[in-house]
Amino acid sequence: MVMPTRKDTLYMDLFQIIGLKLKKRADESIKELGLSSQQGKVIEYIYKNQDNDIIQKNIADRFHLRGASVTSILQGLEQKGFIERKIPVNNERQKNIYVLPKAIEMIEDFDNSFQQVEDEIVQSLNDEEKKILKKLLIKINKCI
Amino acid sequence: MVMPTRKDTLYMDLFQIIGLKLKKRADESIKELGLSSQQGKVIEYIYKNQDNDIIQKNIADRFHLRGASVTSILQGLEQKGFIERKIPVNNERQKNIYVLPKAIEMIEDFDNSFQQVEDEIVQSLNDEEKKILKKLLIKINKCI
DNA sequence: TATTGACTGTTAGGTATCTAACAGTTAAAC
DNA sequence: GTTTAACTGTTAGATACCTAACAGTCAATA
Repeated sequence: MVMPTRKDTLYMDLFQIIGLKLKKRADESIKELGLSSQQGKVIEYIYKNQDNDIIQKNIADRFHLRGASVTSILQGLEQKGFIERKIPVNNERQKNIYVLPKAIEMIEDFDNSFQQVEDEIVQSLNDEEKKILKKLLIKINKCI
Repeated sequence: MVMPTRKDTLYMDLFQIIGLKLKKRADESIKELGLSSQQGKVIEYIYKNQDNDIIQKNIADRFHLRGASVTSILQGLEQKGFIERKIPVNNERQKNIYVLPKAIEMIEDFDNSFQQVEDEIVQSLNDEEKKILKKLLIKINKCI
């Protein structure tokens, strides 16, 4: 008896579907603030690093995005008055990013909303399973 | 001593980043065929179910997408001559989807490309870890 | 110092996803 | 039988991602 060649993409499918569901949940959870989850995450990141003179490149690295994608996201946030971008005197290639007061007011809400989604992800797992999942995800993220 | 409130989204971040990396890898692996990974996955699904009179709703359910997203993907594939859509005689609300020969020729290539990405995901895990990961991902996907 | 290559960011054009509003069809309820 | 509700799909407009081509700046080096 010949074993059939395996032709499935179970892990890929699960990661894709879980990622999509999480994005929908996170979007839903901060919709009332008039922002998407990605916009919220970026604002949060900028705020937490506001003393480090962060530039767009840092955001690209943190979120594993291309420079063009970061430009697009930040242009949207700037038009809506949530952030501002300034070219620093020491390097005219770069742009430093700053969160404006209008956005800072909402950050506490972001945190709580995101935390809820975070908790829902692993709500069905026990402590041991959570620990193992974390270990495996970190390992996979390092190796791909 | 007061424990600080936990404020992180490790699982959410890992799922998002791993998902993004996988999408990039899958896109890269079938780029030479002039298609995106999503287009490939949809063509593959339609082909494997070509005897089941599948409609757009089935694709939305399988990939956890909204109807509008499916419309957009299929319009693109139809314009490029990879699929055709026909309104069945028994239900004028629906559209049955069929893969055209031009696309069928490439399906073997899709499968191999996707299988490579699939294998890379868990290449750093041993058999026991793969088994556990599969179990945990399935459980999470069910519960969210 | 002049050139070259690396770095940072932008634009243009494409795919993929969403929500909201809508159109037509079918089925259920009355 | 009519009306109403559910179903299937489309459009419009938005965000989010990509690649490729480009523009300007900086740094190394020759």
